[in-house]
Amino acid sequence: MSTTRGRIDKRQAILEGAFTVFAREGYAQACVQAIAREAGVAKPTVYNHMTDKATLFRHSLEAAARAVLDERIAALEPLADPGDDLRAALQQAAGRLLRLHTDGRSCALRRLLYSEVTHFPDILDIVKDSGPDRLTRALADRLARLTLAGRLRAGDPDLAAEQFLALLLGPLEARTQLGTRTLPEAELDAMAQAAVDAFARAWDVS
Amino acid sequence: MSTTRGRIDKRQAILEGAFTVFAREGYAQACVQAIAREAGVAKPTVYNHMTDKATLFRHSLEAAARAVLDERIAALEPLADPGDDLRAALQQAAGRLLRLHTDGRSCALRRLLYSEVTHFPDILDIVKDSGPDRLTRALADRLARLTLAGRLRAGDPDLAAEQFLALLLGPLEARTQLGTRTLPEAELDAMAQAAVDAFARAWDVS
Amino acid sequence: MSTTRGRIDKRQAILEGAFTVFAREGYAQACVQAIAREAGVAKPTVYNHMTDKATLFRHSLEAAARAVLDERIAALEPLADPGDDLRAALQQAAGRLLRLHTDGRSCALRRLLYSEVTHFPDILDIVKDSGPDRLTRALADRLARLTLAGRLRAGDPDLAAEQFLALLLGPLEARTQLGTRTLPEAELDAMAQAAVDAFARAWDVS
Amino acid sequence: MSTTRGRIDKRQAILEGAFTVFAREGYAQACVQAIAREAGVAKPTVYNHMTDKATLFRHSLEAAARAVLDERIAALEPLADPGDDLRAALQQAAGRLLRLHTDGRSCALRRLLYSEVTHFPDILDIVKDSGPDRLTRALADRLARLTLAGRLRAGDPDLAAEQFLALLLGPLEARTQLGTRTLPEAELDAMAQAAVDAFARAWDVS
DNA sequence: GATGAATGAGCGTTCATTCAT
DNA sequence: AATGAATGAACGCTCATTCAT
Repeated sequence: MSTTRGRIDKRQAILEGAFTVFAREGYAQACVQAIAREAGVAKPTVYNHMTDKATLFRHSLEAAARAVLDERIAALEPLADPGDDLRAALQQAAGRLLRLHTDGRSCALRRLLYSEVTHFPDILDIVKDSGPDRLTRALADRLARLTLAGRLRAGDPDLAAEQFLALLLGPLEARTQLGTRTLPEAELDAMAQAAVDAFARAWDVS
Repeated sequence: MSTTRGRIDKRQAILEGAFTVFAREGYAQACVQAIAREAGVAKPTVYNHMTDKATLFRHSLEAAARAVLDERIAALEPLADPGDDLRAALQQAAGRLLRLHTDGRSCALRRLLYSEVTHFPDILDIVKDSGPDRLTRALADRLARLTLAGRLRAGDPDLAAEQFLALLLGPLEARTQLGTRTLPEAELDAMAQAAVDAFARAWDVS
Repeated sequence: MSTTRGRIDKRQAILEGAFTVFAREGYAQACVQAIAREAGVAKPTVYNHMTDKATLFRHSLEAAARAVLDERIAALEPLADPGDDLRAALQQAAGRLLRLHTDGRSCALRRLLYSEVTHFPDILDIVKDSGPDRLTRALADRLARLTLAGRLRAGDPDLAAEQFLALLLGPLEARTQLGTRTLPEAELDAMAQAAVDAFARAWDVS
Repeated sequence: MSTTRGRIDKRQAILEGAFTVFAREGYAQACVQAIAREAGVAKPTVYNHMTDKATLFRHSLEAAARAVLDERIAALEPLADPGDDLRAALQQAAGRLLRLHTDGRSCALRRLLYSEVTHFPDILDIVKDSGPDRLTRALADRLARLTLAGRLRAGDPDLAAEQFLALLLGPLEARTQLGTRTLPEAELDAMAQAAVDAFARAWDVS
């Protein structure tokens, strides 16, 4: 059993090391040597677990994306049972999402997706299956229920979700300078508030 | 004079070829050989004009960014003199911006900025000087005038501009799959409409 | 163990191949490709053992210099116990030194030292630690003892050693045309004799 | 006429620039671009005057060698009419030769000859025609006359010249560290004295 | 005759990948 | 299963040399 554990641990270490190095250097610049060093194994060991540098890249992206998504979905929790003050719940979820979105790993993931999407068209599945799309769907689900409950103006909940996220995350790109700067907490809160305000006006949140 | 023209032409050809290849391959994968071939010159000729692969990258980005920005600023023209129907003017500008934003060169530029911003921190100047920031400022200028004219709810025009662009462009990322898919015209128009609607509600456009 | 041997052998082969090629082509003209071929390995293997072309150069020089010096010191042996006929012992040592000094490897080493001393100032250590300086000191030691034994005119043994070597080796440069020509045995013997004669006169050898 | 002058001047500038750069960098490392810059002309101008980098090298060596030799021959002047004190005359010539031999241009020339003699076998002619050999012959001429005048022990004047120069210049190599260090005046004088002393003993100078 | 511009060929170095152990 | 060692293939960059002006 310890063997199996060890093997799994090593695989995990390789995937994490790979993501770390890919995030730092980019796909092409990252060298397998460095990944192996980061993971604390020898270079051929990497090849024993993954056939290719490309495969290694795909698997490490997938693992990171899964982790990131889980956190984002969890951030929507306040909307499951918003209580009387819907705006407060939106505000809370918005704050959490903003923080997750400006997190280092999240930014690195986004950067990698953008830069390699043309060389690895299949990583689009990551975006669709476990990326922003699913977040939008999950949010749309919440908003649909709230619409039915009369707390939102009637309308397409997919559109509502899309606009909520756009208002919230759209300004991030410019403010964080493509994810290279971290924002002060106060600014993050102000951004969440502004997004929720606009959303509330546009969708008659009550 | 023809000499000078020839030199300028060659420099231009190199910059364009460089952008083409960088856009297709990314910085690290792009090989100078290929850039030279694309520009129709020999490899050392590239080095006669640019000292470095890195310098070549920076200059080609800058040229592309300038071209892209000029078009975007021009797209705001309808807002200069909106006439009676402000929503129509917004709609028109929105449609143009959306089309510019989904243009191949524009997407490639955004991809390159995202992927290399960590290796070339100075390309942030491009974003600030000639990128989205300046578009937001230009739009804010227009909206400020409109606010003074009483056509918009009183409020921070910078915020209004930010939110307009967020509502308009935010959904693009998911819908174009990080810029790899082109959208049908109808969908673009619908997106513009939805963004303008939401903006109008949130800012009492009249 | 065979592994270790193999690695050591390969390192040795690389150093020897490097000296051969450097000696033939000079530092700048020598290409690592050729060195690898000469050593019977692939080019990257060279870089697995030595970080640099420069490092490779230094190490190959050092190895060659050590080998050359060992032989030269050994050539002084006849002076350790010269017996009755000191001139004969000097003559014998002189002959040996002359032959070592006109040896191909020795000439190549001298050429390389001269040509690259300005680019690699640290190779002066080779000259001082294992080159002519140490030969002079070793010879001075012998002559000091002989002086004490009254077989030489009293005087500075360092100067005596310096002059002995100068008389012996000085004429070589011109006669071998900077080390490119080999001299007939008879001429070598005559040179040794002439040097010993002059030295004997100048220092009252008995 | 000014044209012709200008052309000659330019040729001269190129040759001098070439020697300067070759001396600094060595043949292979020296790039024609740098030589042109040093000479204050454009690169193709160099090729208008010399067909080749190799030809350029040969001609620049030749010019430098001629200049160096002229000075050395002139240094023997004191021996033309030594007066009563032959040792003083020898001493004077020795001092001058030593200074010329440790001069920067002289060292550079020697370095270049050593390093490129295998690639350019024909530069040996420089050594023979205008180099040390001719100095030895010129000195032998002087010593022959002195021998006839009974101021030296009877013997082969060629050998005497060879030994005088060997005693004088042989120690230089070690002391100047292959020509990279300059020696203090006092040390130069001491070396001249030591060489003359030894020569005087060996050849019964009176 | 002098020059700015262009190029073919080559070199040092790196790296993904594979063997032998 | 894990590793040290080796390699084939590229790539960035330089340079001697040549045209066209």
